[in-house]
Amino acid sequence: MAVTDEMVCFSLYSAARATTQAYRTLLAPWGLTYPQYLVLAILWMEGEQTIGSLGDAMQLDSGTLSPLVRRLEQAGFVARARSTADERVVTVGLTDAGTALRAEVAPVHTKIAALAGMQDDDERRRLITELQELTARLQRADH
Amino acid sequence: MAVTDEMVCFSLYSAARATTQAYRTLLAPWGLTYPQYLVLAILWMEGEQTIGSLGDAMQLDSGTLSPLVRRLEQAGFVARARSTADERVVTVGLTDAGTALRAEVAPVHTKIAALAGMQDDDERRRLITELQELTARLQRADH
DNA sequence: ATCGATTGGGTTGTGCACAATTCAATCGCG
DNA sequence: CGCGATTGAATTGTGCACAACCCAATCGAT
Repeated sequence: MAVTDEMVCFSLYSAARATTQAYRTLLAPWGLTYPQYLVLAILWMEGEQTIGSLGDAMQLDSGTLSPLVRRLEQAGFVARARSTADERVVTVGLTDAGTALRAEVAPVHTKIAALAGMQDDDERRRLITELQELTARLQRADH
Repeated sequence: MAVTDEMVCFSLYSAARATTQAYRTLLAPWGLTYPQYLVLAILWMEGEQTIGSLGDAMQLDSGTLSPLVRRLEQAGFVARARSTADERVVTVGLTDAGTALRAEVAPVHTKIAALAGMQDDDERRRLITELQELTARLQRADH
Protein backbone atom coordinates (compact mmCIF):
# COMPACT_ATOMS: atom_id res chain seq x y z
CA MET A 1 0.00 0.00 0.00
CA ALA A 2 1.47 3.32 -1.07
CA VAL A 3 1.85 6.10 1.48
CA THR A 4 -0.47 8.41 -0.42
CA ASP A 5 -3.31 5.89 -0.28
CA GLU A 6 -3.69 6.61 3.43
CA MET A 7 -4.22 10.33 2.96
CA VAL A 8 -7.61 11.96 2.42
CA CYS A 9 -5.79 15.00 1.10
CA PHE A 10 -4.15 12.98 -1.65
CA SER A 11 -7.36 11.30 -2.76
CA LEU A 12 -8.95 14.76 -3.01
CA TYR A 13 -5.97 16.20 -4.86
CA SER A 14 -6.00 13.25 -7.22
CA ALA A 15 -9.77 13.28 -7.81
CA ALA A 16 -9.73 17.01 -8.52
CA ARG A 17 -6.95 16.57 -11.07
CA ALA A 18 -8.76 13.66 -12.73
CA THR A 19 -11.85 15.85 -12.98
CA THR A 20 -10.12 18.80 -14.61
CA GLN A 21 -8.41 16.32 -16.92
CA ALA A 22 -11.78 14.95 -18.01
CA TYR A 23 -12.98 18.51 -18.60
CA ARG A 24 -9.83 19.29 -20.58
CA THR A 25 -10.65 16.44 -22.95
CA LEU A 26 -14.31 17.34 -23.40
CA LEU A 27 -13.68 21.09 -23.66
CA ALA A 28 -10.76 20.81 -26.08
CA PRO A 29 -12.92 21.48 -29.18
CA TRP A 30 -13.63 24.99 -27.85
CA GLY A 31 -10.22 25.63 -26.29
CA LEU A 32 -11.83 26.16 -22.88
CA THR A 33 -10.33 25.29 -19.50
CA TYR A 34 -12.34 24.07 -16.52
CA PRO A 35 -12.29 27.40 -14.62
CA GLN A 36 -13.28 29.20 -17.82
CA TYR A 37 -16.17 26.76 -18.20
CA LEU A 38 -17.25 27.56 -14.64
CA VAL A 39 -17.38 31.28 -15.43
CA LEU A 40 -19.48 30.61 -18.52
CA ALA A 41 -21.77 28.27 -16.53
CA ILE A 42 -22.43 31.00 -13.99
CA LEU A 43 -23.12 33.53 -16.73
CA TRP A 44 -25.48 31.12 -18.52
CA MET A 45 -27.44 30.34 -15.37
CA GLU A 46 -27.42 33.65 -13.55
CA GLY A 47 -26.75 36.32 -16.14
CA GLU A 48 -24.36 39.25 -15.99
CA GLN A 49 -21.84 39.22 -13.17
CA THR A 50 -19.07 41.36 -11.78
CA ILE A 51 -15.51 40.20 -11.12
CA GLY A 52 -16.44 40.31 -7.46
CA SER A 53 -19.58 38.18 -7.75
CA LEU A 54 -17.67 35.61 -9.82
CA GLY A 55 -15.05 35.59 -7.10
CA ASP A 56 -17.69 34.96 -4.45
CA ALA A 57 -19.21 32.11 -6.45
CA MET A 58 -15.90 30.43 -7.30
CA GLN A 59 -13.98 31.47 -4.22
CA LEU A 60 -11.24 33.01 -6.31
CA ASP A 61 -9.59 36.40 -6.04
CA SER A 62 -9.03 39.00 -8.73
CA GLY A 63 -5.46 37.79 -9.21
CA THR A 64 -6.86 34.61 -10.74
CA LEU A 65 -10.08 35.92 -12.27
CA SER A 66 -8.76 39.04 -13.92
CA PRO A 67 -6.48 37.30 -16.45
CA LEU A 68 -8.93 34.39 -16.79
CA VAL A 69 -11.77 36.70 -17.81
CA ARG A 70 -9.41 38.57 -20.11
CA ARG A 71 -8.70 35.32 -21.96
CA LEU A 72 -12.42 34.62 -22.24
CA GLU A 73 -12.83 38.11 -23.66
CA GLN A 74 -10.00 37.58 -26.15
CA ALA A 75 -11.69 34.35 -27.20
CA GLY A 76 -14.80 36.41 -27.89
CA PHE A 77 -17.15 34.71 -25.40
CA VAL A 78 -17.60 37.51 -22.87
CA ALA A 79 -17.44 41.31 -22.80
CA ARG A 80 -16.17 43.48 -19.96
CA ALA A 81 -17.30 46.96 -19.06
CA ARG A 82 -16.84 49.38 -16.17
CA SER A 83 -20.06 49.93 -14.28
CA THR A 84 -21.43 53.44 -14.77
CA ALA A 85 -22.88 53.49 -11.25
CA ASP A 86 -19.55 52.56 -9.65
CA GLU A 87 -16.45 52.97 -11.77
CA ARG A 88 -14.52 50.48 -9.65
CA VAL A 89 -16.81 47.61 -10.65
CA VAL A 90 -16.21 45.62 -13.81
CA THR A 91 -19.23 43.81 -15.22
CA VAL A 92 -18.84 40.64 -17.25
CA GLY A 93 -21.52 39.60 -19.71
CA LEU A 94 -21.92 37.06 -22.49
CA THR A 95 -21.41 38.00 -26.11
CA ASP A 96 -23.59 36.41 -28.78
CA ALA A 97 -20.82 33.87 -29.34
CA GLY A 98 -20.76 33.09 -25.62
CA THR A 99 -24.53 32.64 -25.51
CA ALA A 100 -24.41 30.44 -28.59
CA LEU A 101 -22.02 28.03 -26.84
CA ARG A 102 -24.58 27.18 -24.19
CA ALA A 103 -26.54 24.54 -26.05
CA GLU A 104 -23.55 22.36 -26.87
CA VAL A 105 -21.16 23.13 -24.03
CA ALA A 106 -23.36 23.52 -20.94
CA PRO A 107 -24.21 19.79 -20.74
CA VAL A 108 -20.54 18.88 -20.27
CA HIS A 109 -20.75 18.86 -16.49
CA THR A 110 -23.55 16.28 -16.65
CA LYS A 111 -21.41 14.09 -18.90
CA ILE A 112 -18.53 14.32 -16.45
CA ALA A 113 -20.80 13.40 -13.53
CA ALA A 114 -21.92 10.35 -15.50
CA LEU A 115 -18.32 9.32 -16.30
CA ALA A 116 -17.52 9.68 -12.61
CA GLY A 117 -20.38 7.34 -11.73
CA MET A 118 -22.31 10.16 -10.10
CA GLN A 119 -25.43 9.99 -12.27
CA ASP A 120 -27.70 9.17 -9.34
CA ASP A 121 -29.15 12.38 -7.92
CA ASP A 122 -29.21 11.30 -4.28
CA GLU A 123 -25.73 9.87 -4.25
CA ARG A 124 -24.33 12.92 -6.01
CA ARG A 125 -26.12 15.22 -3.58
CA ARG A 126 -24.71 13.24 -0.65
CA LEU A 127 -21.11 13.44 -1.90
CA ILE A 128 -21.45 17.15 -2.65
CA THR A 129 -22.74 17.81 0.86
CA GLU A 130 -20.01 15.73 2.44
CA LEU A 131 -17.32 17.60 0.52
CA GLN A 132 -18.88 20.99 1.27
CA GLU A 133 -18.88 20.19 4.98
CA LEU A 134 -15.27 19.05 4.82
CA THR A 135 -14.34 22.25 2.99
CA ALA A 136 -16.20 24.38 5.51
CA ARG A 137 -14.42 22.72 8.45
CA LEU A 138 -11.02 23.30 6.84
CA GLN A 139 -11.79 26.93 6.03
CA ARG A 140 -13.13 27.55 9.53
CA ALA A 141 -9.97 26.05 11.03
CA ASP A 142 -7.64 27.94 8.74
CA HIS A 143 -7.57 31.24 10.61
CA MET B 1 -28.76 27.97 -4.47
CA ALA B 2 -25.69 28.80 -6.50
CA VAL B 3 -25.04 26.98 -9.78
CA THR B 4 -21.79 25.55 -8.53
CA ASP B 5 -23.49 23.88 -5.56
CA GLU B 6 -25.05 21.39 -7.95
CA MET B 7 -21.75 20.20 -9.38
CA VAL B 8 -19.68 17.37 -7.95
CA CYS B 9 -16.72 18.71 -9.88
CA PHE B 10 -16.91 22.06 -8.12
CA SER B 11 -17.17 20.55 -4.65
CA LEU B 12 -14.06 18.49 -5.44
CA TYR B 13 -12.21 21.48 -6.86
CA SER B 14 -13.17 23.52 -3.83
CA ALA B 15 -12.28 20.84 -1.27
CA ALA B 16 -8.90 20.26 -2.90
CA ARG B 17 -8.10 23.97 -2.77
CA ALA B 18 -9.21 24.22 0.86
CA THR B 19 -6.90 21.31 1.65
CA THR B 20 -3.83 22.79 0.01
CA GLN B 21 -4.68 26.06 1.71
CA ALA B 22 -4.68 24.35 5.11
CA TYR B 23 -1.32 22.76 4.22
CA ARG B 24 0.04 26.13 3.14
CA THR B 25 -0.72 27.54 6.58
CA LEU B 26 0.76 24.64 8.52
CA LEU B 27 3.82 24.27 6.26
CA ALA B 28 4.63 27.98 6.13
CA PRO B 29 7.28 27.77 8.90
CA TRP B 30 9.39 25.54 6.62
CA GLY B 31 8.52 27.23 3.32
CA LEU B 32 7.16 23.95 1.95
CA THR B 33 4.27 23.53 -0.49
CA TYR B 34 1.82 20.65 -0.40
CA PRO B 35 3.34 18.76 -3.39
CA GLN B 36 6.78 19.24 -1.86
CA TYR B 37 5.46 17.79 1.40
CA LEU B 38 4.14 14.77 -0.52
CA VAL B 39 7.59 14.10 -1.99
CA LEU B 40 9.16 14.29 1.46
CA ALA B 41 6.43 12.03 2.91
CA ILE B 42 7.20 9.38 0.29
CA LEU B 43 10.93 9.64 0.99
CA TRP B 44 10.39 9.40 4.76
CA MET B 45 8.16 6.34 4.46
CA GLU B 46 9.72 4.46 1.57
CA GLY B 47 13.27 5.69 1.28
CA GLU B 48 15.20 6.72 -1.81
CA GLN B 49 13.19 7.18 -4.97
CA THR B 50 13.72 8.04 -8.61
CA ILE B 51 11.93 10.82 -10.49
CA GLY B 52 9.98 8.05 -12.18
CA SER B 53 8.86 6.30 -8.98
CA LEU B 54 7.79 9.64 -7.51
CA GLY B 55 5.82 10.24 -10.69
CA ASP B 56 4.11 6.87 -10.34
CA ALA B 57 3.20 7.53 -6.71
CA MET B 58 1.93 11.07 -7.26
CA GLN B 59 0.67 10.63 -10.81
CA LEU B 60 2.77 13.53 -12.02
CA ASP B 61 5.07 13.77 -15.01
CA SER B 62 8.65 15.00 -15.15
CA GLY B 63 7.51 18.41 -16.33
CA THR B 64 6.06 18.99 -12.87
CA LEU B 65 8.43 16.92 -10.75
CA SER B 66 11.70 18.02 -12.22
CA PRO B 67 11.52 21.67 -11.13
CA LEU B 68 9.72 20.71 -7.89
CA VAL B 69 12.55 18.40 -6.84
CA ARG B 70 15.08 21.01 -7.88
CA ARG B 71 13.48 23.46 -5.45
CA LEU B 72 13.59 20.85 -2.69
CA GLU B 73 17.26 20.37 -3.50
CA GLN B 74 17.93 24.10 -3.42
CA ALA B 75 16.20 24.21 -0.02
CA GLY B 76 18.68 21.54 1.11
CA PHE B 77 16.15 18.80 1.94
CA VAL B 78 16.97 16.31 -0.81
CA ALA B 79 19.93 15.37 -3.00
CA ARG B 80 19.82 14.22 -6.61
CA ALA B 81 22.22 11.91 -8.37
CA ARG B 82 22.41 10.03 -11.65
CA SER B 83 22.16 6.29 -11.17
CA THR B 84 25.44 4.55 -12.00
CA ALA B 85 23.61 1.46 -13.25
CA ASP B 86 21.49 3.46 -15.69
CA GLU B 87 22.63 6.99 -16.48
CA ARG B 88 19.12 8.00 -17.54
CA VAL B 89 17.75 7.50 -14.02
CA VAL B 90 17.93 10.24 -11.41
CA THR B 91 17.72 9.12 -7.79
CA VAL B 92 16.32 11.40 -5.11
CA GLY B 93 17.31 10.90 -1.48
CA LEU B 94 16.96 12.78 1.78
CA THR B 95 19.77 14.91 3.13
CA ASP B 96 20.38 15.09 6.87
CA ALA B 97 18.32 18.27 6.94
CA GLY B 98 15.51 16.49 5.11
CA THR B 99 15.59 13.56 7.53
CA ALA B 100 15.62 15.94 10.47
CA LEU B 101 12.34 17.51 9.33
CA ARG B 102 10.47 14.27 9.72
CA ALA B 103 9.72 14.43 13.43
CA GLU B 104 8.05 17.83 13.32
CA VAL B 105 6.68 17.98 9.79
CA ALA B 106 5.47 14.45 9.03
CA PRO B 107 2.49 14.65 11.44
CA VAL B 108 0.99 17.57 9.49
CA HIS B 109 -1.23 15.34 7.37
CA THR B 110 -2.81 13.90 10.51
CA LYS B 111 -3.53 17.40 11.78
CA ILE B 112 -5.17 18.30 8.47
CA ALA B 113 -7.31 15.17 8.58
CA ALA B 114 -8.44 16.15 12.08
CA LEU B 115 -9.26 19.71 10.99
CA ALA B 116 -11.26 18.25 8.11
CA GLY B 117 -13.26 16.13 10.55
CA MET B 118 -11.70 12.94 9.18
CA GLN B 119 -10.15 11.71 12.39
CA ASP B 120 -12.20 8.52 12.45
CA ASP B 121 -10.29 5.73 10.67
CA ASP B 122 -13.29 3.99 9.16
CA GLU B 123 -14.91 7.12 7.87
CA ARG B 124 -11.65 8.39 6.44
CA ARG B 125 -11.01 5.04 4.76
CA ARG B 126 -14.52 5.08 3.27
CA LEU B 127 -14.10 8.57 1.78
CA ILE B 128 -10.66 7.72 0.41
CA THR B 129 -12.02 4.60 -1.27
CA GLU B 130 -14.99 6.48 -2.71
CA LEU B 131 -12.73 9.16 -4.16
CA GLN B 132 -10.26 6.62 -5.53
CA GLU B 133 -13.09 4.81 -7.31
CA LEU B 134 -14.39 8.07 -8.72
CA THR B 135 -10.89 8.95 -9.92
CA ALA B 136 -10.42 5.54 -11.49
CA ARG B 137 -13.73 5.80 -13.39
CA LEU B 138 -12.78 9.22 -14.75
CA GLN B 139 -9.32 8.09 -15.79
CA ARG B 140 -10.70 4.96 -17.43
CA ALA B 141 -13.20 7.05 -19.37
CA ASP B 142 -10.67 9.66 -20.43
CA HIS B 143 -9.22 7.93 -23.46
C1' DA C 1 27.69 -5.56 -33.31
C1' DT C 2 24.36 -2.41 -35.25
C1' DC C 3 20.64 0.56 -35.65
C1' DG C 4 15.81 1.67 -34.93
C1' DA C 5 12.63 1.95 -31.03
C1' DT C 6 11.85 2.84 -26.31
C1' DT C 7 12.69 4.91 -21.89
C1' DG C 8 13.93 8.53 -18.25
C1' DG C 9 14.40 12.97 -17.46
C1' DG C 10 14.60 17.84 -18.69
C1' DT C 11 12.88 22.19 -21.10
C1' DT C 12 9.48 25.41 -22.89
C1' DG C 13 5.17 27.55 -23.02
C1' DT C 14 0.36 28.24 -21.28
C1' DG C 15 -2.88 28.70 -17.73
C1' DC C 16 -4.44 28.36 -13.01
C1' DA C 17 -3.94 29.66 -7.69
C1' DC C 18 -2.55 32.71 -4.39
C1' DA C 19 0.13 36.33 -1.70
C1' DA C 20 1.32 40.99 -1.83
C1' DT C 21 1.08 45.39 -3.63
C1' DT C 22 -0.89 49.28 -6.14
C1' DC C 23 -4.35 52.56 -7.53
C1' DA C 24 -8.45 54.82 -8.33
C1' DA C 25 -13.25 55.21 -6.88
C1' DT C 26 -16.31 55.36 -3.21
C1' DC C 27 -17.78 55.61 1.54
C1' DG C 28 -18.35 57.50 6.06
C1' DC C 29 -17.36 60.10 9.92
C1' DG C 30 -16.45 64.49 11.78
C1' DC D 1 -17.93 69.54 2.81
C1' DG D 2 -13.32 67.23 3.51
C1' DC D 3 -10.36 63.58 4.25
C1' DG D 4 -8.91 59.16 6.02
C1' DA D 5 -10.49 54.39 5.48
C1' DT D 6 -12.36 50.94 2.65
C1' DT D 7 -13.44 48.59 -1.57
C1' DG D 8 -12.97 46.54 -6.44
C1' DA D 9 -9.75 45.32 -9.89
C1' DA D 10 -5.43 44.86 -11.78
C1' DT D 11 -0.49 43.69 -11.55
C1' DT D 12 3.65 41.17 -10.11
C1' DG D 13 5.98 37.23 -8.66
C1' DT D 14 6.19 32.23 -7.26
C1' DG D 15 4.92 27.59 -7.78
C1' DC D 16 2.10 23.86 -9.51
C1' DA D 17 -0.07 21.06 -13.69
C1' DC D 18 0.21 19.60 -18.13
C1' DA D 19 1.10 19.33 -23.22
C1' DA D 20 4.64 19.15 -26.51
C1' DC D 21 9.03 18.56 -27.54
C1' DC D 22 14.10 17.28 -27.07
C1' DC D 23 18.04 14.39 -26.05
C1' DA D 24 20.94 10.95 -24.35
C1' DA D 25 21.06 6.24 -22.51
C1' DT D 26 19.45 1.76 -23.01
C1' DC D 27 17.14 -2.09 -25.16
C1' DG D 28 16.24 -5.50 -28.76
C1' DA D 29 15.75 -7.76 -32.82
C1' DT D 30 18.41 -9.39 -36.29
